[in-house]
Amino acid sequence: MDKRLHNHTTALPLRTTIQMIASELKLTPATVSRALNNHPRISAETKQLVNETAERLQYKRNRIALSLRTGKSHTIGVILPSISMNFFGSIVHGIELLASEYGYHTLIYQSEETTDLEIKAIEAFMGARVDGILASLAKGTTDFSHYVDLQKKHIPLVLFDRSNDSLHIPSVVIDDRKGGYLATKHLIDQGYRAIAHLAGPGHFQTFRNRLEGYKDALRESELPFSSDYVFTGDLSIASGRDAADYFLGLHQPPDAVFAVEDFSALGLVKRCKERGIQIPEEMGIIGFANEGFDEHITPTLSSMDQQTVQMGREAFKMLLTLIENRKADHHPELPKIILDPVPVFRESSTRMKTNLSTAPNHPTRTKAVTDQTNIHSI
Amino acid sequence: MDKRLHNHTTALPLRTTIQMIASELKLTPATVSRALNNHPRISAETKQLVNETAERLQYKRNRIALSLRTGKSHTIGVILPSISMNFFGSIVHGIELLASEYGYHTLIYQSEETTDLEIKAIEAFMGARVDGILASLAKGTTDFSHYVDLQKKHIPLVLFDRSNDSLHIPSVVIDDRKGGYLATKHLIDQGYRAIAHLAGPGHFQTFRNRLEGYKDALRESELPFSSDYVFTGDLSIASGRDAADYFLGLHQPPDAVFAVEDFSALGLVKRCKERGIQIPEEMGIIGFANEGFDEHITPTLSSMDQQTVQMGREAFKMLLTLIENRKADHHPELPKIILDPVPVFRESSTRMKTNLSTAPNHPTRTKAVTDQTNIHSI
DNA sequence: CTGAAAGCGCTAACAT
DNA sequence: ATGTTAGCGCTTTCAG
Repeated sequence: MDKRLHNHTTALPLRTTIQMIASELKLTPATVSRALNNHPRISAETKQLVNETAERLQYKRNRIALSLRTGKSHTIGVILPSISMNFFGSIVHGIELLASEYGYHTLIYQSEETTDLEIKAIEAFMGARVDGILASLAKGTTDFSHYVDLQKKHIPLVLFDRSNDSLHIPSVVIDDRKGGYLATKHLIDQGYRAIAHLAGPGHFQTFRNRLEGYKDALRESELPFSSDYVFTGDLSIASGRDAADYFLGLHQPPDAVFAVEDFSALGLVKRCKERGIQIPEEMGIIGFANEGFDEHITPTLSSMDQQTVQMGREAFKMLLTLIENRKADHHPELPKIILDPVPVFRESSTRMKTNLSTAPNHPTRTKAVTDQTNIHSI
Repeated sequence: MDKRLHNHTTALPLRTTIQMIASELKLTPATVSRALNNHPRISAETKQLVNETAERLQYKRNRIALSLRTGKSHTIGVILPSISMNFFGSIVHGIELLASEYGYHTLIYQSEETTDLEIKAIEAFMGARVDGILASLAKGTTDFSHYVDLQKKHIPLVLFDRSNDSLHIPSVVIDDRKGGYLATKHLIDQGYRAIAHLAGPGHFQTFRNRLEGYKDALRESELPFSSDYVFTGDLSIASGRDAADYFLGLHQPPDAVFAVEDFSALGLVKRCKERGIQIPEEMGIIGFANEGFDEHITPTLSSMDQQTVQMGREAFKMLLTLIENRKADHHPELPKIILDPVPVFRESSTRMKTNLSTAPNHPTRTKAVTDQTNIHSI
């Protein structure tokens, strides 16, 4: 009562509470609360009055008190390998778009591809009493017990992009097998016949599925599959370089490579250029992810767009459903959404001029096709 | 008392509270709290006991209750234009590194370069009762009243990278003038004599300073300054293309351009290549920011590294100081940290072979030099 | 239609 | 060294 009665008319250092606006209007906090929440049994004039003074006093509902009272933090936690991978940054964007629309806050932690930081993130989220968690597995993670523990505690959890079917955790992924198939099929259509695959770590469903898609396409076109044509990398530029050296050192080097993601593909491109191999003439290359640099390098890199923004949206939607149905824990079926990848063919894989865009100077990223993607629930 | 007495030994759906571990040990919540916080006047054995059962019951301190009680949310808000700009992603990383070390959570909002979303972010932060805010100005922002309001309310606020001196808000920036000077000086050293500048929006101190640095270097070498050689863009690839067309259309086209940041520079590079201009032979180009794509395009793009991770760290440190000294509001002086940018010379500006790296195949990003940067407080 | 009272989980005086 | 009490700001029975 003694400290700050002098209103300098500019300074307003006390954050205004429901109490304040109640006493200002000679009402009860309860009434003010109800008015603010548009409770049916509150007179229109009271609501009017309350809202006006709330506005005037710049009242902002204290989410902390709200959370303590209701037991819902209206905050979700997001774990992703690295925010500086354009791909994940874009998914985050999709998540946040919907989240803020639904009044949710988003806590983001980067695992930097390590299990250790995943665990730290989860602990932070538990302390923050997040209502649910979205996660994309770190590539260093092989022991998933920290995620299984979340399931046991009935914390809503949805995996996106990098998932693992054996975990039986709800997930939003793209159809990697189809993506692998489409990418490989494209190379075949472009006249390549000795097509290799630069694969990713085998403990990811994601990368195994892309490999399967690759095989599907070969089989369909009756091209032989050879394990010599599969090099397993670790999703880095360096391993792309290594793969290039390996493939070019073979007795019968391939004339095209489908790389499991764009950084590997970039390594391939760089090493091929260094060794004087012409792309796409002597070597066709296609990646996966549609990273930001794809359209800026020379030659521009073909890739498979993973519908990142939509993936983020779908992941949040699924999580929200889990959060809302938490009490009714009758697991009806394992929710799983599979998005279709969208091919983005650029120079690195296009040696048939007829297929080139008519305006090669301005290769635009495929973004508008979002609505065409199929969503099938399993 | 009726709902969940059946422990399925696996499921543990009730989040354990201080109360629970108190009754388990026949102690008071207060004592448990003290023990957990390592209060001096608590017996060692009690602490031991409490910590053990806390561990066993997987107790996690409820930050929400803590925040309500103490009035400190231990959360900061971060506003940045776009998380998918590698540059900002990297700063966020620096912020989070220190923040999590100090037990702070980080709420991130993207302004997408609009004032509107900046305001939304601030409102969200006020609701979340963040202890302080870090922000980098959106390029669309010319009215800064929402930030000034924060100052009036004594909400700790630190601007990073994109600041504005006239606002008198604490900030962490790099020495843009020096950066502009070094970039231009480098072009001069490489033998370029007709050096143009692709500038950024004039309402940013940041970009005006880079322009000043450009002028400094010209003056030092007694090269004439001409406003014809300054093209003002909007930090986009498109404006880089426009600039290229403008410069090449001049009576006496420049033989080099210092671009205010890398996306503009990329546009320049692309358009020059399309028009058959040889880089770096006929046209030297250097950008600013050291974006991720710089070392992947052809030719690789010279740039000025902005010490992003360190900038993030410094910004958080400064904010923390403000938060801790909030009550003692004797503004001693306006805190301001100016980091030195680090030149990263690559192919796009290097036409004197002697200056080329000895291992051009593996151009590494300059990262280890962090410790050499000067920090001077004003 | 509004008021009174309790309580979410925690900490910090103020006891003892 | 530990217990008692009160309260952070809000919502929500239960009463009028």
